[in-house]
Amino acid sequence: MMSKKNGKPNDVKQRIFDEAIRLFGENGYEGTSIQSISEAVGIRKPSLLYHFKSKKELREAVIVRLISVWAEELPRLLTNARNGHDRFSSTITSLVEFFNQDRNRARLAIREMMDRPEEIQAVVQERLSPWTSMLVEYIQLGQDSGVIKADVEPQAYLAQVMMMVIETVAIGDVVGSMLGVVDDANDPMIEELVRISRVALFTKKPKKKKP
Amino acid sequence: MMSKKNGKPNDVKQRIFDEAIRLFGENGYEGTSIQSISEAVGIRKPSLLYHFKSKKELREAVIVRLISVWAEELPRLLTNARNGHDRFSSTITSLVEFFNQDRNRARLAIREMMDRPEEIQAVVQERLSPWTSMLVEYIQLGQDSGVIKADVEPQAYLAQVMMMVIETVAIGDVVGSMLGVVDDANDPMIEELVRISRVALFTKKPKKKKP
DNA sequence: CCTACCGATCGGTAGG
DNA sequence: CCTACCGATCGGTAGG
Repeated sequence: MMSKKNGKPNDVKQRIFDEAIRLFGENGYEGTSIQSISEAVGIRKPSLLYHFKSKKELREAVIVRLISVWAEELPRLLTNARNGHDRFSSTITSLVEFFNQDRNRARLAIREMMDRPEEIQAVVQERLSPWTSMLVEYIQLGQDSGVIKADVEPQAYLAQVMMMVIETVAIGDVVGSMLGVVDDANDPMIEELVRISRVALFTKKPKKKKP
Repeated sequence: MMSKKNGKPNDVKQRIFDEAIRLFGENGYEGTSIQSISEAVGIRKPSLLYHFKSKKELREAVIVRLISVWAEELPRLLTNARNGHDRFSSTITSLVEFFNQDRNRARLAIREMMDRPEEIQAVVQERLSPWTSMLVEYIQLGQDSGVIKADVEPQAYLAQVMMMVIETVAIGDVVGSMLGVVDDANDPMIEELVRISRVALFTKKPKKKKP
């Protein structure tokens, strides 16, 4: 059953994943040939097709892998969030920084949501729904206790913030410089994202650390 | 100099534009063959290549056309905005509805911002900069007079709102239903977008019409 | 994991 | 605006 003989396990398969996420994110699925992925890995095309029977199968495996990485990282980020104002901005910042580690994750997510909405919806709901429903409940509890605005629509709020985060990483610099943001590692975009998200959620302003 | 003999002018060229925007938006540039655009128009491939020397030239013309349509529509929408709270939400709603007329406009814009950032930046700055700088000044004036929050970063704020609008039209239903928004013509997403944008901008809440 | 090879489709041209 | 045609590249298979 050990599909590999011995020694290095599925090292090649992992490298195919990495390069596929990168290239699909940069150039899109249709804009990326399995030939180019193979070259990036350093193998021939038929060798790639031994690991993934078809380009379509690679695409689906890449989506699952992409969402799985989030599913592993999200809990760590979110446990910091259950503490009201102060940790809120740091959590959103961490979320942005997580995507910023590899911009192509965000780009690929956007592309797949446009091109294969049902597939990515299914994977997200399967692997991320515990965390999203936890966040919804967190907001509802905050509304009951009065720290979160009563007119927040929890699901729609989270969806809008999520889109802002992904979008800021994927095309924030482009939209930003269209509107004259100084960019330079688009910090102003992230700061404004945090400010908008916070003021739209909480009833009071957080205490400022240093003016 | 009249490039067409007589009778019907560039009716075919316009139809090529329309189908190209639609198909590029739906399937992306790499995912759309000029063959498929020709078929949608009802002509043969070489006939399309008479109007646009290459697929790349068609792409560039489509971008210019896309931004030009916004440049024509934006003034009408924005003249309603110079009136404070009440017209603010109706303006954002109109903006969303404008994109909603043809969802592929938003999708194409996102794709091109990912794939050809410099090109779309140049076209936007050339044709839209009067309106964007007007909006920036409008926010700054509001900050001086105290109706707009002092800690708003005008350019970054506009960039975030613009991204939310485009994103809500392009993939709002997908992200929304991931998080359990009831969707059904994703009205809740638009309402939350308006609420977030408003509360993040103004110092006071608008008067409510009907509770 | 490779070489060799396949039919289909791609963007584009010749020439009318 | 069309027919006819081109080389290049695509995803994928045979067979080892």
